[in-house]
Amino acid sequence: MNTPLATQVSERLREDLLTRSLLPGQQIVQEALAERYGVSRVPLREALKELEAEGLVTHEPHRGYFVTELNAAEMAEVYSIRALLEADAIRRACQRLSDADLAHIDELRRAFEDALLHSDLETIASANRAFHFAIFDACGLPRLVRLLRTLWDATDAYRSLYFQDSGTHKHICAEHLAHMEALTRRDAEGAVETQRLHRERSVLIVSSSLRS
Amino acid sequence: MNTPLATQVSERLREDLLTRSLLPGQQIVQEALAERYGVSRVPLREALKELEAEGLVTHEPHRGYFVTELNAAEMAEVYSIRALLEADAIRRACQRLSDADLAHIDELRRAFEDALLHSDLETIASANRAFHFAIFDACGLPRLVRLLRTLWDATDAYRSLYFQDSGTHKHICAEHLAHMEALTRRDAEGAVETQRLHRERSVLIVSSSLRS
DNA sequence: CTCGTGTACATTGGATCCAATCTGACTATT
DNA sequence: AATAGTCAGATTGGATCCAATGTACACGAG
Repeated sequence: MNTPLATQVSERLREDLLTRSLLPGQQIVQEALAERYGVSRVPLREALKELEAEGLVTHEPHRGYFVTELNAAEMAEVYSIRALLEADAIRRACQRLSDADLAHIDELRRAFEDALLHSDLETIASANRAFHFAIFDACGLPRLVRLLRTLWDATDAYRSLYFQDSGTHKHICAEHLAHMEALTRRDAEGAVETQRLHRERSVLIVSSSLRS
Repeated sequence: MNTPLATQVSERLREDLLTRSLLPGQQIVQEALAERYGVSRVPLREALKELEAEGLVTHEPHRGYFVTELNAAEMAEVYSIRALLEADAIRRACQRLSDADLAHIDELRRAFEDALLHSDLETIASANRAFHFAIFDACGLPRLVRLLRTLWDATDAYRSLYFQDSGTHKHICAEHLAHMEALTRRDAEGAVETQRLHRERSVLIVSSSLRS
């Protein structure tokens, strides 16, 4: 493999956080996890430092790394920063979307609907990301997109059940469709609003999982 | 010392980036830098991974770390994200500022003016940060403040000359004072506007340094 | 002279080993 | 019985060592 182990490990870690193989609050015992991943502790520690900088894990000197645990206030904070940045990204994207972009995005939207019916949670979550980030990407500001990605990551561990309840599937698809239509009309404020509604529904579900 | 070397090294790195001991574009040769800092390569590498996640350095597999070099577009991007987040932070801060907070902030404002007259560039830059971040801190959203800090860091290497030209000192002080007054009136929109003016002046000066 | 090939060197990536620190249980003293 | 102190085990932090990769320069073919 050409990519460094530290990089692979950080991806694997993100995955394990998303799928709740590593639970919020849990300590990460380096030796044990390194063995599970089949690497030494050095690349694992580099990966952990990276995730720490993104707020996914927390480090306490001489005590170790812990999976970051969000309380309701912190969860609300992440979502309110998302609100700001996503609104801006969408406004800019609307100015720049080509017809080809729109076709591509709609493709991803349909792929997501398909995944919702046939696939496992991880695939669904990643199809959902692909759809939303194809839109964000069109804003042309790579740093902004990167920030959004880390903000999404931060709540991923709590979002797994969002796609579990099949009762919400219909809502999600309808919201995606409305969003798509606003984008097609290049209606920036409309798209900001559809995204807001979509996000608010998800925050409701996700933050209900905090109490459990 | 109780704090891990990796932490100390990452602070030292930030400092060296700010003071242009390490120049944008330059390769970071790990062995050489580790020796300069009097540590081994392991904690240095962890520190570099942290700064990489914040966008301060760039990593190319098997080639090494390089100090991130911003072009005009990337610089503009950082500042436009700052514009969004700072406006939000200030609006929230205005709602929550106590009289004690204001007194403290004004103290820092005067400390900055003092530094401007008597101190070296690094001290001035840090006094300036202390003033602005005392305001941001009052918004009560720690993650938002942390994001702002990394955004400020990202352009620090280019901002050193901002405080060098003593012709701008008068402007800076006047802008700080206007900002302070808006905050004292709890005039959120006024404070957002004074901060905007202040930022726009700095972006002018900083981006002129890109061509040099 | 230009372009490709090969080889030596410099540098990064990763594993192992040792030192420093924390945790928790056990003992002793009040 | 409660608290302080001590010691052993577990875990993290850091240094050294070796392997893998990339780079630059010399050499030879076209």
